[in-house]
Amino acid sequence: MTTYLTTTIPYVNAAPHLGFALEAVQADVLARHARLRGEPVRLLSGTDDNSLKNVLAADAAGVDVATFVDANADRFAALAGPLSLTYDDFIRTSRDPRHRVGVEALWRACEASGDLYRDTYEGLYCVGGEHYVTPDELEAGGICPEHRTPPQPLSETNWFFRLSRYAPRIEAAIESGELTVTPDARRNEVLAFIRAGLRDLSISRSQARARGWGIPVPGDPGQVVYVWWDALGNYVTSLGYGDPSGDTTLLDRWWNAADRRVHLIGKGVLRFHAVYWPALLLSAGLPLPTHIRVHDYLTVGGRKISKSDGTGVDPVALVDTYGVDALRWWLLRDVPRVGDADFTVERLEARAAEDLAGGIGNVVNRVTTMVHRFRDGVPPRLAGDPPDDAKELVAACDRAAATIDAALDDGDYRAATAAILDVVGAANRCIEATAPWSLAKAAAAGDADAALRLDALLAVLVHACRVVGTELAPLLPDAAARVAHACRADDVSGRLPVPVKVFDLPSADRHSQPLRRKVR
RNA sequence: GGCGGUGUAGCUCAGUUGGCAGAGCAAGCGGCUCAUAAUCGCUGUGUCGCCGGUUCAAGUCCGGCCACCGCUACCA
Repeated sequence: MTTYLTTTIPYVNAAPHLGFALEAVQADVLARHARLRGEPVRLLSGTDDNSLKNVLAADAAGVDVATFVDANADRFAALAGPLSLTYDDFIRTSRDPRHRVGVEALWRACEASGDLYRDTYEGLYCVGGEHYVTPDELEAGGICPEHRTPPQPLSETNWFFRLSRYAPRIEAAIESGELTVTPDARRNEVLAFIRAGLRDLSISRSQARARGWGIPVPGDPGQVVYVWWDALGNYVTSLGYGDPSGDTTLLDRWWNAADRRVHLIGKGVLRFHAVYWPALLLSAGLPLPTHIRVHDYLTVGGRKISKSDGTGVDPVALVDTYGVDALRWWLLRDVPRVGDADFTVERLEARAAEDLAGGIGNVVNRVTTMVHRFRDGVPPRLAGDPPDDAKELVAACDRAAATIDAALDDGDYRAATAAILDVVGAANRCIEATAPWSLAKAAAAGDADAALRLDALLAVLVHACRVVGTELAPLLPDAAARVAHACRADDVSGRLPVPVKVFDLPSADRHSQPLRRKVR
């Protein structure tokens, strides 16, 4: 099962905020999970450099556009470090030499299909959203409801794309599941949009309106390619679509012949990905994406994230304070499949304290400590069947991988985290039920049966910790590595490392109250 | 206005094909001592938004309504 996986490419008018971190982490989890299972996967991210919003932000900052865009794009790319993201590729639409030639090739392909024509459009244009709006879409005061800015009247001769021509094929693809849009609510939303009738799309802007920033239209240098048309192309230009050398190796493997072409997107850009992009691909003669997975938005303390009014949260700062594991865990554990999720540091702290320190970390520590105290650090091997009172734990271990496979296949990150906690809970209950310390005393007093039983239990418990270390890896790669290390016997001595805390909560030391409890 | 989603314990949420209402956290009590003042057990709470219908049985199906959210359209 070959999978091509992409994040959206955010525009870079400001530093990255927590909302993009959500998408990036989800994508990374899927990519790491595929790699863990031995399946070929390629994860792409990047930046949308050519947005007019970038130009305006650069103006506001009094900085040259290219310099401004470079600086912010670097910050998005650099998110990979603190968030432990494993991009296989990262494309920037202004700088990357692959992109411009690819977009030009896409343009010519659509032109060759007879789908491009010139026309004059008059209307209101929202700079914030890079799209035309109709007067009735506006809120009181005449501002765009999503982007909080007044649109500008505009009359311009542009290039148009025959979007209407592809409506039936796109609708059919979504209905049949050839193109799966999830969750269902989003699928319905797209279908309703298509059935309402699609108008042809303006896909160029005058150089003046674009402020000279962007990719010129092939054969018409007075026009710049519409930024969405440009941006969507990144999913194939990064694979070398339109490469002058004619090398289609990457494109064939990861797009044309891939089993799954998966886009992760936020709810605000659904129509671009589920309608415009498929239409572009059909016109250019390329296969459609197979999956579009839509996540909702994060709010912070009950307020919509906005870079401009200061409610954005810096994911790098959160990692600095709480560590990458705590942040990834919150994003995966506390964000529901459907509906916006509200972020607060209190919830992040609570989850880290309960699930990570008190759950995963504690159980690994207690098991490895027992191995050291009762068996000199050498984990026993399991001879024969596990004890009856360890059956629940063994079962939890056995089903963990399949549960996580199904959960991630369904985009249900919470269910994946729950599978990990199932193993942890079963291990804790097994320990309570069997009281290995009592067995150790009996064994020390000469009870041979107790010694054998202790061996068997410790073997199962260490196995459970190893399962946690393995299955946690896609979710929390850093923590999983520490868990795996704690459970790995030294080649020479056969002993586990001396137990150390798997999770050290830095914030615990900074508060007068013990951190370990809970959302108030 | 149309389409869709959400509305379940104080909080965050699960509830696939209808079968005696669930988890975690919070609160109370108890146990254990291997562990990061961790962990395990027990305990209570809910008009499952409202009204009506189908059914032996509905959170789960049907009809209507209310609230919030999303997409979309503004007609006679």
